[in-house]
Amino acid sequence: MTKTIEDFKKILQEKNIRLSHQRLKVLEYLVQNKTHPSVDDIYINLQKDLPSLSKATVYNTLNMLEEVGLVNVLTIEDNENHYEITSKNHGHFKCTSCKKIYDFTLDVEEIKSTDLADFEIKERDVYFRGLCPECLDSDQDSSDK
Amino acid sequence: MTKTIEDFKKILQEKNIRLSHQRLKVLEYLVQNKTHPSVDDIYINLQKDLPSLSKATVYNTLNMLEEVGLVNVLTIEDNENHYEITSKNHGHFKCTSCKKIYDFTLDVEEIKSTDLADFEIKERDVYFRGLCPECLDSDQDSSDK
DNA sequence: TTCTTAATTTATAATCATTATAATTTAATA
DNA sequence: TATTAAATTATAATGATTATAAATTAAGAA
Repeated sequence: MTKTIEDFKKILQEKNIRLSHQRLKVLEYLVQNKTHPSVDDIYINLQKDLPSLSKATVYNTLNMLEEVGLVNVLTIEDNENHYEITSKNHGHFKCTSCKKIYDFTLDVEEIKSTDLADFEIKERDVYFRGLCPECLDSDQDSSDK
Repeated sequence: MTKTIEDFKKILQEKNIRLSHQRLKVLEYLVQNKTHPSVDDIYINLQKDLPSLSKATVYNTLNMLEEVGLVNVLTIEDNENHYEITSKNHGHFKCTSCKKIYDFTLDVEEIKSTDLADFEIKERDVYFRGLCPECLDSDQDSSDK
């Protein structure tokens, strides 16, 4: 079910998109880090292996991967985009305290509204915000004092 | 059900928030324009009546109104925030062709996931993207030629 | 394997939304 | 009407993202 780097290579080759080292590294980072990283997260981490990496390349790569549908952009924050490998049936929860973004199981295809009968829906994002269990716990701690 | 400017005045006064001319104009604009305007939309339109208006005031006002819960921020676009008077039970659809944002009826409180049992959910946004009926029609037209 | 070339990467500047700062103005109360 | 803390304004600063142009490289051809 989950795609490997080899699967992604095939898909890009079929679309005549060059398999540059940088592109594969960005893809690999997203495959291995299911943390919805920002451009900066990806850039800073990949720089360890690729000191010459440019932030513009990270942007270019992510934009290209989004256009071909392999990557999904999260606009759950108002100042910075976050990225993930495209995958179905989940929503996103952002903890307003620790800023972490969590996936949660949800059949987004099941969300219907008669108002949209004549619309063509191509993307569905469900964004929840609030406090995650960890932050709820530490709130508890501090109120105990 | 729908709040008037007078209702908003009362709410702000109870919170000891000053009823400046600029703040009331921004609120009035949002009440009268259910178009999910951006800061620029609001700024450009209010300038006609308030030539001295500063964009920083529009930002300050919207941030304050969001903090007290009267206004909701939409991060459906990745480059620019959009604003609306807080109201329940609807999702948002953004047409990727004409860029218009539509409301659609949806009971967002009914969206559940067992994964979130231990989370405290404070905000729920449902963002769909695709083509609106008008843009689907004009696609039709152009393919007829 | 080497050569060729268009595509990609890089460094950098530019752009645009948003926030910060400090001086000026004003709402609300005495 | 006077007082004053809060709000507004003009402007600069910040930070994410995109544009530009020169240098590098992937991939196929020789």
